[in-house]
Amino acid sequence: MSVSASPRWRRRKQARPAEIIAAALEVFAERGFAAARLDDIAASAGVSKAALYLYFPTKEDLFRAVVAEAVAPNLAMVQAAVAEFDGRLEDLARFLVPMLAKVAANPPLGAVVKMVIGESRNFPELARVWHDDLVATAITTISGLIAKAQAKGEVRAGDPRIFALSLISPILMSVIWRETFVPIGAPAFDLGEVAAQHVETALGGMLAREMAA
Amino acid sequence: MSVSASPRWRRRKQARPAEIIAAALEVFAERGFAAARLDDIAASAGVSKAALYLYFPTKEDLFRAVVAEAVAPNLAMVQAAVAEFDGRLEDLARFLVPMLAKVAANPPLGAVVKMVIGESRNFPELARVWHDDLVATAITTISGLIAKAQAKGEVRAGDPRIFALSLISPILMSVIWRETFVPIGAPAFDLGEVAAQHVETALGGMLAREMAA
DNA sequence: CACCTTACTGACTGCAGAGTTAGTAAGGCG
DNA sequence: CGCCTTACTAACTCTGCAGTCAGTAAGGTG
Repeated sequence: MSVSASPRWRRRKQARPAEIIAAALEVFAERGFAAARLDDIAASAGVSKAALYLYFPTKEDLFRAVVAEAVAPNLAMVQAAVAEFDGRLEDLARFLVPMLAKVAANPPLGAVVKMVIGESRNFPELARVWHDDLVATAITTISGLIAKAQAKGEVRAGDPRIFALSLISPILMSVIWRETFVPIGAPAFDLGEVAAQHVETALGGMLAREMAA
Repeated sequence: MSVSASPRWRRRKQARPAEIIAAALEVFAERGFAAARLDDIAASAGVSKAALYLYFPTKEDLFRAVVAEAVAPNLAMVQAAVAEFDGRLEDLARFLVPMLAKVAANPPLGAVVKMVIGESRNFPELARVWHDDLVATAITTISGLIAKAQAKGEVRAGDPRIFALSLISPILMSVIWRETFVPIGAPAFDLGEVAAQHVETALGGMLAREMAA
């Protein structure tokens, strides 16, 4: 009998962290932080539990890494997209809301949203990162643009922050719906359709009359 | 030294379950199911841990009881409110959305919403109860009314289910926001203001032009 | 006032699962 | 081809907490 063609394991220092984070995301998303087992994460990543500790000092640090990994790419995206848009609000909205829908459509992000909500009391720092770097930035920027549009008479009177909430909530709710109710057999909302129809609904209610007509 | 005036404990079979559920709600809401300790719940309820087992066979059953307790009263409320409204959609909406906001405003419900989202994979049956008895009922009923209003020409063309989502999402998001970001110092959304402003925004985009004018 | 039922407690058991450690082999380097 | 570094594993320890059980006293009943 010759020695097996595939050794029991290989040294792959570069690839490990990403693989572990991906496996951890799955398990954390399914079970939540406390109920997730490191043995399961390790098995799913194809390494031993002890190997996790070569890359992440504790379970909490692994969890933090998972969330950070999910924030980073979207942070850049949101900021770039909204940063300095100078056209009419309705053009921005018709571009931005479907874009948000597209970003939100990839499942990892939805799973992380669910985790951040569920673990916000156990990991306030994560809720803070999520809030400060993503959500508050988005809300503030959008409501700033709305305020500017109000000054130009494009948009009706009203709290810009609430208008911003009206604009993006259905997208987020669709994602939460998918994470919560679709697994038990409820029909999903199509994010693209929600975005397309809802922008028009929201704009119809936000834009000043003469422009809406 | 006389015997202490207050005995170490009293027999209060009737009052216990409700007290335990209230204490459990607090602890579960703060920690999530897995991280919640029965010792903490017991202490908060003013009984020993063993006493919990006189009323609830397992930790899971206690959790189920907490969620069920929160669903029951609202179930009746939602159904009664929407069941057979026959006026114009905008009248219903101006009545319904603020009512939902008022219901959602009492903190226990928000905490339970967060728990149902966070534990939906660990307790699919709870997600199912929540979905079937409350959320799906509400969405179906509302979108039914919207479809009827479309037939009468009150409301523009579009998927009634998505219109329903557009109508109620900001209320739910405000609640989730309160549970997630307010504890870390973010400013809250005032549910009443959100409801008042958002109904008009949503109606403005939903109602057919001649009626909106 | 004596007795009995039972609501309740304190001190325990068992185990799952986070974190550790001593050892094994992959694979680069001379 | 032999040696050394180190990525990786198997098998352990130990703690925290769900669930148990023998005993205690509240308080109703005759």
